[in-house]
Amino acid sequence: MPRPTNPKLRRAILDVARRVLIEQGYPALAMRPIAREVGCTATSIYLHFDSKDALIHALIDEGMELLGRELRAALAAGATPRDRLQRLARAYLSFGLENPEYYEIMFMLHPSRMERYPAENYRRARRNLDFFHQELAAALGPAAADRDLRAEATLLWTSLHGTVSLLIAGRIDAAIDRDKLVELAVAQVLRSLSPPPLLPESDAARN
Amino acid sequence: MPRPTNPKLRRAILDVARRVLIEQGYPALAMRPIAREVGCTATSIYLHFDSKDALIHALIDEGMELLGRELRAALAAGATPRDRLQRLARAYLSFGLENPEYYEIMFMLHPSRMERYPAENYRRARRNLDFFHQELAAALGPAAADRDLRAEATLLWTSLHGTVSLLIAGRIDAAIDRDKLVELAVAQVLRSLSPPPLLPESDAARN
Amino acid sequence: MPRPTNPKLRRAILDVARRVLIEQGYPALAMRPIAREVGCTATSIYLHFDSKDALIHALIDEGMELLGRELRAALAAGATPRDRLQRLARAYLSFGLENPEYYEIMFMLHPSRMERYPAENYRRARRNLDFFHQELAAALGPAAADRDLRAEATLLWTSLHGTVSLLIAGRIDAAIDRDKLVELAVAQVLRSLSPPPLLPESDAARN
Amino acid sequence: MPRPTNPKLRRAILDVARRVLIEQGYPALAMRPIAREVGCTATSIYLHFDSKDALIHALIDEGMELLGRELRAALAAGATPRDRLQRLARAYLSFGLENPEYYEIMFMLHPSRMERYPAENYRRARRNLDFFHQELAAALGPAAADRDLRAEATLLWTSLHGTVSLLIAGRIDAAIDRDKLVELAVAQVLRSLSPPPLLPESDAARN
DNA sequence: CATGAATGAGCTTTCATTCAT
DNA sequence: CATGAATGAAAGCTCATTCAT
Repeated sequence: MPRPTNPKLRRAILDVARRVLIEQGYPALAMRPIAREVGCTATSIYLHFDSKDALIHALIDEGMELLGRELRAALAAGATPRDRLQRLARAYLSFGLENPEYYEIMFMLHPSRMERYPAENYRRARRNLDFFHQELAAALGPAAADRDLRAEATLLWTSLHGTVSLLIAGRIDAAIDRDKLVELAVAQVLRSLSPPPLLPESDAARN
Repeated sequence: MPRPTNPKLRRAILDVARRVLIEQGYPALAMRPIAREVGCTATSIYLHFDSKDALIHALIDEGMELLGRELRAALAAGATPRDRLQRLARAYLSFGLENPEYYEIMFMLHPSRMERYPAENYRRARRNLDFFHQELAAALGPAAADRDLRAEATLLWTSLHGTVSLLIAGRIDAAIDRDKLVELAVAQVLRSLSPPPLLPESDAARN
Repeated sequence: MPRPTNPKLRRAILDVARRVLIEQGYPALAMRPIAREVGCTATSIYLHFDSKDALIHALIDEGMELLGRELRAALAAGATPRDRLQRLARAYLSFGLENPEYYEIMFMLHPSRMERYPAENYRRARRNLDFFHQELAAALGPAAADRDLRAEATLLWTSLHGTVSLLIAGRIDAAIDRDKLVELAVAQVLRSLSPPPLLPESDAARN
Repeated sequence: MPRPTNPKLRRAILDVARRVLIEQGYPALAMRPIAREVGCTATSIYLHFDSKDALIHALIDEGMELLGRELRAALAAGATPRDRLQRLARAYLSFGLENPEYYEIMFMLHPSRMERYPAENYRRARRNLDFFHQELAAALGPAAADRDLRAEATLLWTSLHGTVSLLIAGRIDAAIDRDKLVELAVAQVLRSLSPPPLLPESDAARN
């Protein structure tokens, strides 16, 4: 389904859609308002995107690639595995906070919208998260032997995601300094390099 | 304006609304589909709730109270601060995973819909998070002196939230064991009791 | 259809309905808002009135009777036919301006609402206008011989109605003094006692 | 936001709306019934009018312009101020009786619906009434010196309005000949050129 | 490559009214 | 004498989408 057409209009549509999304939320992400802001007709959008879902998916793709770029840049700048891990975390947080529109559509959309997201894109997108796994392994070295690094890397990601998404959603108490929270989140990632804590006994009895 | 009315119908409406929300997402949370499933007319819903927003707020309130109950139970069961902290984390994760409909509506709805959530309820809801602060302080004791516990407690919460929300949304790779991830999330909370890691020098140079 | 029931509630309903009518207009004259203000249920209104139309008709009847009372009082106070005519006009204007809710529902409602107004009430209501005819005849005496007094009396009424209704509707330029306009309207009624003007010739040629 | 679009449909909508208004009253002036009669969907109406109010305002504008045209034609045809005044009155009455749908929407709609009528249009509309003032002044000449012509011109208008509106509303006794009433109304306007009557003494004592 | 016109389904909400209690 | 619960219809309006041009 090659769809070259006027690339400028395509860009404009994507940009407006992103802005509307963050400013007014998903329910307001309607074709006609987008068209009005872009300065074309709603019909024109359909020349560039098969459907509203396709438009959203294009935004997701763009966002994933942008994130990938930034994570790779972080990797390249790091001297040691530990340094790279820290940079990865910081880059992830920065990306989310500086591109909330992308972030929201990439990671905060309801699954009912994601179901239609082509599986192949999905897989490609997930690759971004492998960086965490890879650097965690490198940083731990032989100490990684008896740890489930895939799960640990996932945890790093989900933790960062929680911080980003709640900050974006404005759910964090205004008394909390955003930069401070970011620093703590980065530190938490580095903490995961030290050996896991012993769970209290009460826990062993549980479940 | 009497508002108690038939409590069974009220319950049914809330239950269906919760289910629709998780199954089909917010945009599908419409009055008529809910009514159809409940087996009443859309008009009847308005006998029990002033508006769609009021219905959603009622769900949030219910969820917040349920969460509060579970967190308090966890606290009560813990022997030491460290134990209580670990139980709090586990209870939070369990609540989210076992009540995804509540969790989604409580913490994952777009803020544009949340603005009208009455400020007072909001404050009451946030109190649930104070437990983390309180137990963190108790567990650290004098070591808490030069740490920003409010921010650290918030980080605990956001990290747990990230794990819960991505699990709920089905965004976690199927190869990752859900229980394993939960255990790691709990362990991460306990790790926050140890002294913070030294950030690599590369960081000091940054911005 | 005797409908005694609680007369206090009946009164309250009528009073609130009247107020709502003038404050928010006919489209807002809904049963439930009335009930809410009265402090009863919508159902209760139906114990006192068969329908919304019946409620409106009751208001019209009340208004007509009130108007009749005031016109009769004006008549009684007048010494001469000319004086009585002038008092009638003034009383009519005063009634409308002081009871805009009644006036609006009596004379400004769309005919589609009036169709259902029982014919008998209608006739009774119209009797109020006979006063104008009667006093006009008395004031003119023998001079009335070759004039169509029924039509002239009707004109007096329609002219007064125009002034009242536009004042009530707020359609009169704010720069026009309300009292001045009323005085002019009264004077216009008295002017109708003098012989009719000769129409310019151009008129004879018309149509 | 291009708005010319298919002008035939626009016309058809306006025409049907006008007819529905007079036949069934304002509450029946709903988008879907109009659409049904026009033979399009309710949505299509929104291609031509921003809202129901905008549709109504368009009708008012049309009516005001039509009235203006007819009043200006009357003025042009009159030889003397007195003649012109008489023609103005007759033209006003004719307009109302021949275009009851326009007249009703222009002057008989409840103010609560009128508030949103753009102020600028409103002012423009009111200019139609200046013709009465202007010709009254011309006809009276120096005799106008100690009279409030603005108020008197307003009274002419309100009186004519009363006659038109009650005739339109079918509130006039069937025994009254419509043409006769119109002639009397015109005559009443001319009578206003003679000096004002002395009010009876009883009036001086009043209030 | 783009538009204007149109559609049908759906939205939240309010309406007048009824009926068993 | 009055209520709570419910209903079906309809309101104004917006949605994603299509199609002829």
